[in-house]
Amino acid sequence: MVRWEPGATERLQKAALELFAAQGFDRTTTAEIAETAGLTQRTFFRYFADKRDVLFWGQDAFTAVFLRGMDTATEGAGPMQLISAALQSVASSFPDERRTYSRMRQAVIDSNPALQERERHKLGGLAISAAAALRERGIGEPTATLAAESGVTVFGIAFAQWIREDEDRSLTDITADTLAQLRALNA
Amino acid sequence: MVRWEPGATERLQKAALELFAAQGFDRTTTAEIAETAGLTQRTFFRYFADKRDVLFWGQDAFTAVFLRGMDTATEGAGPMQLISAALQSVASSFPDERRTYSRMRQAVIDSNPALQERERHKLGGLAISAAAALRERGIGEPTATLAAESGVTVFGIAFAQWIREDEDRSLTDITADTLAQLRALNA
DNA sequence: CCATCTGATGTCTTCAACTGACATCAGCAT
DNA sequence: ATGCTGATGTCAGTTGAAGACATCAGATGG
Repeated sequence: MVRWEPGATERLQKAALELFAAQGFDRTTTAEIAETAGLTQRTFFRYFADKRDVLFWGQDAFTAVFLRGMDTATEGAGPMQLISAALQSVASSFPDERRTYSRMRQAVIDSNPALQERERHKLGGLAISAAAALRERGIGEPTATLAAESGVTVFGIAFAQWIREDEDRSLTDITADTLAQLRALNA
Repeated sequence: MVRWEPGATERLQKAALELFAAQGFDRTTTAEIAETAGLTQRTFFRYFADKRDVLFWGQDAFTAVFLRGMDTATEGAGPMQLISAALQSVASSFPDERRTYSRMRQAVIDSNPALQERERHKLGGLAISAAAALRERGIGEPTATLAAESGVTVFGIAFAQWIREDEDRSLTDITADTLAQLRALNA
């Protein structure tokens, strides 16, 4: 007999997403989320730094996949080739099964400026990590940051396209296309 | 004899920046800022949507300068030429006299994650406006967003370089350099 | 010269996000 | 048994933010 139900984090995330989707982010209190998950507000704040954070958990894993992707690039690859490898790695971690969930989550984010702000912040942090990884591979500034930020921008655009209702290509394909468009833009 | 001292907005901004610099963002309350400016907390929130906003006021003017800069591009210019024109316009609106103030302000922002988040958000909003302006000029997606985000990234990098203590080139020069590096990156 | 209106501000109140200090208690190790 | 540990609860407090309403110097119009 267990004292507490396991998986508190997941229960809180699930409750939060459902409540946000049903009644909006602003009209949902942290106490309400916790109660729905069978916990108290104090526990909510032990798992998440703030109310928005419950929607952005797992950022570390995301960053790790991105950085690990750089290792798959060929020896002596240039900055954009490294970024390209990283993007393919991330894209393949979003299989089509995840699309429905991603759409629901994004709909919540799109409906609230504070959440959009946090999303930008999250992607910005990824760009900073990616730039550091490029520097470790001998790429100087400002090239490292330019490449990293470009990569993150490409991901953002491709992801937005991927979750469009009328879109059914894989994220991998869309990302490759978007990257090609970026190259064409600067030609 | 006036009932209220004029320039409430400026007084609040000045008080806020000084207090943030002296004792940190978190350890400064909105009531304290208002009191320093000879006003009340309620008035603070009439001028600024939230506590962070007091450091980011004037965003509209900034965006306007950027967008107006696109008009200076030559007829039939491509997306990156339009962005280049916009960047030159913005860069020239930061003369060297503004450097000291910009450094002080940026030091405050750099010392607090919540402020960095707001700064990203501000630049993200600029990118959205710029992409819309490009679309109005007949540029399609995803090219418009790619170009707009790239432009904003270049500005961010150039600005960060401009306020380095050991830097004395003009923002205009640094921006042109950074833009050239971006072009080289995708060649 | 008086009446009224207006807009910037103050006062009061309430709510919700967040935080620190301390209590609880099932299960594990010794 | 005894004690430790770690996830959770309880309680109290600070602060950001917003609504409702009051105030009053000066402009406006008669």
